[in-house]
Amino acid sequence: MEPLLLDRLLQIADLFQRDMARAFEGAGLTTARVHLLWALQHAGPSTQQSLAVLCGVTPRNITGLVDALELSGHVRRTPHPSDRRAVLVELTDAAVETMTRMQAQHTELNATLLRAVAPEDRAVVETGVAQIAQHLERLVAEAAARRTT
Amino acid sequence: MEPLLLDRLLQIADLFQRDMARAFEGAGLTTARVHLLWALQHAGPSTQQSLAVLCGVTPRNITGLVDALELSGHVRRTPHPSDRRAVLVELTDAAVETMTRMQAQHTELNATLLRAVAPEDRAVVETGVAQIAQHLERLVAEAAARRTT
DNA sequence: TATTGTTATACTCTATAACTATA
DNA sequence: TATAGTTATAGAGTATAACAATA
Repeated sequence: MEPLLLDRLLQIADLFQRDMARAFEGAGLTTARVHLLWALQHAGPSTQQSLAVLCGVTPRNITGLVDALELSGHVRRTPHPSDRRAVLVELTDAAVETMTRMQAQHTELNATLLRAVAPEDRAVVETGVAQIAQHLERLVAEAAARRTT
Repeated sequence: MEPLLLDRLLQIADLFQRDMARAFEGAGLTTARVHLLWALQHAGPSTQQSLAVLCGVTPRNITGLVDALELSGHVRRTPHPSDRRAVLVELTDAAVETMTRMQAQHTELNATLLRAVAPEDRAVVETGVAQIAQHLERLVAEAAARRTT
């Protein structure tokens, strides 16, 4: 019996995640921490509140992640220029370099995976997966709205 | 800038996972526990050693998951008929029913998601994603072999 | 009064290492 | 000697609730 499309999608994410965890162990990085660094790279210096929204976790959780990333030299806490309650978290120079390299590897892996598909089918697969993602996003949002009601 | 295919794949898995966690909270179930129930449903009564392999975690971890699932009434520990060191873990009747329902919902979600893609493109997307999964599986296996060397 | 971040506490998943009972 | 499962211990991610400083 062929695995379902959905199972294949989950399998890909699981493989990616485990491999990434292997690659980063030793550098003191974990999935959650890399996720935060990723958000920082795209959003620029941010308050912990906004990082909590971007990462989809509680502010308390961000405190712990930033603590760890500060210790390992990946981020820096600086005073917020206009709000003395808040801090701005930003990447260190070393982390900027790490993230740039990581982004390149990510793009390269994307290309490598796409090469597993026949050239004439690639656009269809890319579009199809994007449509599935958007559809699922809508379904989850609707389910959340129903729960609130 | 369009998100990469790889990012879409990861987004789908993340959405699915978060939604599943929401659905199961309250029933005392979590992702890891459902994963174990899933493995049990497909493999039938199993030793904790084999569950450890199926779930990709350490045997010690299985002890904890089975403890929790026994408390919540989802699984039962029974003596192994021929090896007095081992136990057989099996689903309770209630859990069999739960898993059957879950499997149906899973299949239904798969169909729903596929409906987001134009009918003439569905086969291409299914095949393409399967090819990508298999390719990634190969890449990860090679990376693991290289690490062992 | 509301918001930002932190301290306090707790639960889950995960791992390694040492130990017991059996093979 | 090797295997199945457990106890002991530890670290990481996650959450809620209460609290301080600031807006």
